[in-house]
Amino acid sequence: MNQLIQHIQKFISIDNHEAEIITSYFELQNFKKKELLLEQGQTSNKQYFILKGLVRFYINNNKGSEQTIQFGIENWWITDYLSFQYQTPTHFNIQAIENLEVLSIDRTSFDELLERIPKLEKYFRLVIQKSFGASQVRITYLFTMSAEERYHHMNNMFPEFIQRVPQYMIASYLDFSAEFMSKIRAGKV
Amino acid sequence: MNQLIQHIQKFISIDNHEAEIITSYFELQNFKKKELLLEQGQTSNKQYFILKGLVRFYINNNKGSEQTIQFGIENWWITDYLSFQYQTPTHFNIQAIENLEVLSIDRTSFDELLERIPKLEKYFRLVIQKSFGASQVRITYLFTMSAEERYHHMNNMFPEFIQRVPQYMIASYLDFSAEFMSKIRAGKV
DNA sequence: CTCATTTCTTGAAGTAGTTCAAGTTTTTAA
DNA sequence: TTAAAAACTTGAACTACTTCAAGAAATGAG
Repeated sequence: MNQLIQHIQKFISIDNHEAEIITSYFELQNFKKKELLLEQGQTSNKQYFILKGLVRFYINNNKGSEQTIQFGIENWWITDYLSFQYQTPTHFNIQAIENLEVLSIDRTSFDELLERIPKLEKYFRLVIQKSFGASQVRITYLFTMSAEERYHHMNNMFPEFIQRVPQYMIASYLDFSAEFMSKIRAGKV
Repeated sequence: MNQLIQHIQKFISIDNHEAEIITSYFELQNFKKKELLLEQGQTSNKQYFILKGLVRFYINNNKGSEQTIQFGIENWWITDYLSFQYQTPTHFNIQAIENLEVLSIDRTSFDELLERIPKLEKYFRLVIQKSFGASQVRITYLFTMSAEERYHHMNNMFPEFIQRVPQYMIASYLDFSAEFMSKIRAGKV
């Protein structure tokens, strides 16, 4: 739980009393590898802060395969913000890739917490701002690099991460097929 | 200027006094068609609220052509949030596609304004959250639809918008070539 | 109105990726 | 410790797009 407080402290400063209040709003939850935190069609009622483990945020395309839109790792927030905010059904799935430990907060508690400690608004603004920036950069990579370049780039930037995730999920995150990734790795392209 | 206040009121409520304070922090700026609001290599010192007109947010790829990452229209905020927040050089360009009227605020004033009217934190959180959600949906479209489907989808969703923007910019936003777009339109594909 | 510039179109040739199918390797669970 | 399931690899055939080059149409500035 301390982990969340520490993360918040990176963006804004809070005192012990506030930290306690914040803490009281969250619930510790565990998910087994492959369990779903959110499933297509549901309305997202929770926002998650990842303490330990790894998730993928993906969509089922029309052809029965799955495209990874995003990954989430330790100290990241994850939810479908549109579904969470506007309480509309989501198109996405969120799944644990490793056994997972998260802090969760539901929509009502979240609103309540923000009213009680308004300076958290800044924290969440900054967090989401960063995610949005990352998303724009990601689009840039998709637009300006070849499949091979995207693979090498990711490999250089996040070598440890690549180890933790099945290749076919990385491939779908980088928007090419698992087979093609295999060929890139083998230098057959 | 009223336009910004109205937009804010859609997300949070503010009184007349607050509205006046907010207003006092912004400057009305005009840009001619094709002028740059932000150029690759600069550090983004401003955040813009579009009153009238249209901008594109794009990057020069290595081959000397330009890829549109995003468009901005009336009542949208636009800036490179990462560059603006962390005061690092941007990789992007922002250019007026039509003669443009914006409200601008620089980084220092922005921080000051948020300290003076903290509830704006919520407003900006919600605005960015929406942008981030839109960005995720966009990635979904890029991943799951063919070029032709992306074109028709955009055409159905934003018919008026398509009229206002040169086709080659739409093409680059949808991640295919201008020539291919021409063929889609002609039904030659 | 008119010339210059920008935008759009067309077809032909090329290519970066996909798809399929089958086999191999690795991981998981009882 | 073994069988089943999941993940990875390979090559061959295919295709959705790109690139190039040139011309036509539309728009803009004086």
